[in-house]
Amino acid sequence: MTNAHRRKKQPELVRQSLLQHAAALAVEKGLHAVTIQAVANLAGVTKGGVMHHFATKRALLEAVFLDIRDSYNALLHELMAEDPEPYGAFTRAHVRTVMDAERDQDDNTKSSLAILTLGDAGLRALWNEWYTGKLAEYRDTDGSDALEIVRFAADGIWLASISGREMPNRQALRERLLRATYPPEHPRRVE
Amino acid sequence: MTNAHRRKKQPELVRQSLLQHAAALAVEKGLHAVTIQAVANLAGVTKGGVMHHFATKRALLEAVFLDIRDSYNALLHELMAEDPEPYGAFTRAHVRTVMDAERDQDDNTKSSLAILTLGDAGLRALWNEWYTGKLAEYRDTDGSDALEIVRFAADGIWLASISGREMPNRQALRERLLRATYPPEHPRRVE
DNA sequence: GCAAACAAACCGAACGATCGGTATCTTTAG
DNA sequence: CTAAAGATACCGATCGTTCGGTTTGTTTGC
Repeated sequence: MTNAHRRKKQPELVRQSLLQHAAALAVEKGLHAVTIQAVANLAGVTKGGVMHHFATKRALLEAVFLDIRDSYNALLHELMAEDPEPYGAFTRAHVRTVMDAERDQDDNTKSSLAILTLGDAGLRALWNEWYTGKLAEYRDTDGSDALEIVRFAADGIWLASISGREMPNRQALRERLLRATYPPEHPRRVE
Repeated sequence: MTNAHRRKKQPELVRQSLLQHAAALAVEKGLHAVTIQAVANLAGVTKGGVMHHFATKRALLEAVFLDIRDSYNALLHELMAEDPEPYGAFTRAHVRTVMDAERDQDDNTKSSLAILTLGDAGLRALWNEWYTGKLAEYRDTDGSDALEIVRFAADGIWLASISGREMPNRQALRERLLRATYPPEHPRRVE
């Protein structure tokens, strides 16, 4: 069936391919569809090949999760670095990462993160741990209740998007949320 | 193993027990743990007994979903009926159903609804259909972007609660959200 | 510089467990 | 007596995991 014997060995490429296809499967067909066999088929590898890279299925899922989490983290820092206003910068970056789909072609990242965390209790705990840490880090600039509500609203929109709900006023909501992240006494114009 | 033969037959009670335990299982151990055998064990019945009430597993899940959806709907209407202010009444009721845990002892209802809809694409579609209908029904009083954001924020809080995130300022967030559901020119005091 | 020795990457078959579903039988209620 | 309620046994499919073997790549000894 597969003939990876003939091709040049590129273990790192195979590994990335496994992660990517596992994430895509989770988004498109649900977490239950993420079977080792299915991932192996998509990556052009056999089941044994998958088990070589990831000793267990949980290890595969965790790797997918960590990969996505790190890329999300990087994007967050990038957006915060471009932001001249300290107040609410973390919340603004959060809103943007959630609501800007054109940033990368694969908006799978955000979706699969939700699918994974909501479907697996262990990953859920990992995510909460990370997010709590992030929040503590930016408590000084993003610790207010108002900003927390903005982040929660972004999460809600995120959830609705994943669920397939239509949102014709998405752009308006985005601008409204971003505007709410600036200090009331110094309102900004949101691009 | 089970001896339901000996006990008085109460099929309706068994049915309710099956629905309840299925929902509880989904919340506590995830959707993958909701197996017919597991539900049967919790309800003190065998697999055959479950299959008598629900011809298929999907039928069981759908029944759980519909049951929860209807009770949620009833609670929503009850709250709206008590509300003298028409503007934002739907959004207020939504916020209250999401954030008041003491209303019923089983806050499983809301959680399992999320677990089910997020884990099953079919139920997801059912939920969106219902919610879109609800929203259209109250478009006149709850159609603004501001109110939609409030509802999304409530959903985000809901999601965070399910994920096990701690929220010491939950009460403050609740009051803030409720206050935001009243027309700006007629602010109210929120109990 | 070249082949032996070793390690990494991957295959492919098989296993044990579990799950949804079916068929059949027994018990209870009316 | 009859039909609903439930038990019991079993089937086929699938899934995660294991494992021995094969291919490819790298290092080492001479």
